[in-house]
Amino acid sequence: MLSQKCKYALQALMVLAKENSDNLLLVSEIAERENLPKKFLEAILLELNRNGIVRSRRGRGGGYALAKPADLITFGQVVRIMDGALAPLACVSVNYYRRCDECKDEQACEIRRVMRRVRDAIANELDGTSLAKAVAEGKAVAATLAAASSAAE
Amino acid sequence: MLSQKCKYALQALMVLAKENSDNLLLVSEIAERENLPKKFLEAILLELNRNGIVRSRRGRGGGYALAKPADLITFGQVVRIMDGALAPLACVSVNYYRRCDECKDEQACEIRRVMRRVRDAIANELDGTSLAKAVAEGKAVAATLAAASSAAE
DNA sequence: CTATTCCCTACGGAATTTCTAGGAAAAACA
DNA sequence: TGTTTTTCCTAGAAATTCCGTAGGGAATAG
Repeated sequence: MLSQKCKYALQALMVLAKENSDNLLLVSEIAERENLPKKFLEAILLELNRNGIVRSRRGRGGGYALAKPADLITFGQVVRIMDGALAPLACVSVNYYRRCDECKDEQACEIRRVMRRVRDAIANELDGTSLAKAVAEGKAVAATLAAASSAAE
Repeated sequence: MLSQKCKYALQALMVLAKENSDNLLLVSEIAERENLPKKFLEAILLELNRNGIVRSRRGRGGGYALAKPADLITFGQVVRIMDGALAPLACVSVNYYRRCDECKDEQACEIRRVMRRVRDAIANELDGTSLAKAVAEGKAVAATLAAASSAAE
């Protein structure tokens, strides 16, 4: 399960991804649009800033925008920054590998083999989906829904 | 990430799956073999018992065994019992669905669509893998490793 | 009737998660 | 210059969850 923090991060990023990239949005604006706790969101955006996902400017006229094009930011990157490993067990994580304390022979562990496949499946989806792709999908679905409802009239 | 509890459960079940199914194993035996905290494992097996995954007998000659054939127990079942939802977000869970508090329009949520695919990928792996399958895979790998090392001599 | 083994409840400590408070630093503007 | 706006930063409060352990009850075998 993703943390709230991670979910909020993704929500905020989707808002920014839909915006013109040189238009800065205020934390309070994003928080209001998405119904998120403002102070918490502030901390989240700060962390995303430190990790090069968003950029910011202070003072009047300041705010946040994506630090790079929306098709270069994947869900996988964001989840890893916020929550750490994608893998269901640390011992099958690629980026956050850690040995199991009680495991005697890692290579012989059947659970590990299964979870490795799960990790790959997760990583495949999350690393294969950029913010831009998610936005595009959303638009496509909205369009077909609109077409279906107008056809029904 | 799976909890320790869930991992321990899977470890214990793999031990039982490799055993003759009418041979009961003691909690302490399983704990020792797998290096698990005994009291905690006791609680875990109890829970698996209540959920029909293992069966038990008390007193001298007692212990635990699988409650059904190892090919009818999937990783998905076990994880759901121990940790709840497989899904990365409750709002895309099939068995533990829960609405997001702050979400305005679930159908329009792009994050949800992405996470739905992730959930399906996870469920596909975990529900598609039984204890029996994991045991078989383990044997197959061990065999090819043994063949490779003997060929190298 | 004694030893063994699982069953059950309760709880304690640690870690994590989810926020919030309060103010410093930068930037814009008057 | 100084006032306002906005992000940056640290600290920590409150709640929850996680990881076990203690201690004894109930069934079973011999």
